[in-house]
Amino acid sequence: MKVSARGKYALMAMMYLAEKNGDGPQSLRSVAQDLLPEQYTEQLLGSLRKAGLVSTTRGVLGGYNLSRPPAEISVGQILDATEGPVSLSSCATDEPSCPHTGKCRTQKVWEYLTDRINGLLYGLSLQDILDSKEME
Amino acid sequence: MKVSARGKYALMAMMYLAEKNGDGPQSLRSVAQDLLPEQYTEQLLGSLRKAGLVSTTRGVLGGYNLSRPPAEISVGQILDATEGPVSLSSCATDEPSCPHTGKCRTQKVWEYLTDRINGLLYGLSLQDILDSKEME
DNA sequence: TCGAATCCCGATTAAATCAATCGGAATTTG
DNA sequence: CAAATTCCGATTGATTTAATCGGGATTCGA
Repeated sequence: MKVSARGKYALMAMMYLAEKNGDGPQSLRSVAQDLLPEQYTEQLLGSLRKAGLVSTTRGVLGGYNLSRPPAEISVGQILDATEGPVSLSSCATDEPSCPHTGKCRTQKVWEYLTDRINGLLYGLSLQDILDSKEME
Repeated sequence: MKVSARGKYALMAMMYLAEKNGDGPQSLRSVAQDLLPEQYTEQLLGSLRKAGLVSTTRGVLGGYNLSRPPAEISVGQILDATEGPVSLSSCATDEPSCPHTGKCRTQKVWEYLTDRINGLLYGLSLQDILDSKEME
C-alpha cells in the first residue's frame, strides 16, 4: 500500500499553490520549479482542475490557483483526483460463492479499513498542513 | 492507494488458516480451493513463512499452519510480508534543497499518515476478524 | 495584428510492477 | 520406491506508471 509519485507530486504542487494563495495565477513553471517534471505536473494540474480543486487563467499572465481556501481542500480530495479513489476492497475474486466461509469476511475488513483511511485523508486539509497542526 | 491482489489473497489464505487453526496442516490445495490461483498462493505462503507468520510441514500429509494464535497475527504483518511495508513517504524527489519552502512539508504529512495507517493495520488481528469485532 | 507566454490535451513511449505459470528439486509418508 | 506434498528460481504477459512529444487554443501587450 503506497502513494504513487502522482499523488506526491500533486500534494507538493497543491501546497505550493496554498502558500501562494491570493498572489494571483502561478505559472506551471513556478509550480514545478526544479522539483517536479514540468510536463507531468501539467497533466496532474489538469486532473486537479477537472476535479474542481484548482482554477486556471490562460494567456500570457495565466497560471494556476486554488479554487477554494486551503482549509476546504483535503489530502483525500487531491489523491482521489490524481490517483483515483482509495480502494482496498472488493473480494479478490468475483466468485459469488466463497467456499471458505460462505461469506467472504475479508470483504468487510477492506471496507472497514478503507473507511478509516478515507477519514484520515479527508480530515486533513491544506490549511492544517500549512499550520502544521494535527501532525506532531 | 490500494491493496494489490497479493495482499487480498494473502489475507484470505490467512483467514482460512485461522479458521482451521488447530486442525493440523492444511494443504495448498485446500487453502487455495477454487478461490485463489494455486501456484500464486504458493508464492504468497512462501513469503508468509519467511516472515514467520505460517509454519509448514513437508511431505505427504504436509501443509500450512499459522505459526501463532490468530490474536497475535495482524493484517499489518500480513501486508508487510506480502506487499512490502506501507510507505507513503519520502519526498517525491531526492533534492536536498526544496525551493518550495526550504523544507519539504509534504514529507511530514506522509510520515504522519503512514503512522496512522500502520496503527490501524497492526491493531487489527485475525482473531478480531474471526470475532467480527471492531468492524461494525 | 502579431508574437510571446501561457494553458490544454490526446498520443506515445519506456520502464517498472504485478499476476501468474512453468519446471523441476527436496521432503515425508506408507 | 511411489505418491503427495512443499519449495523455489526463472520466465512470461499484461497492466500501470512516469514521463515526453507535438501541436492546438487563449490572452496580453507592443
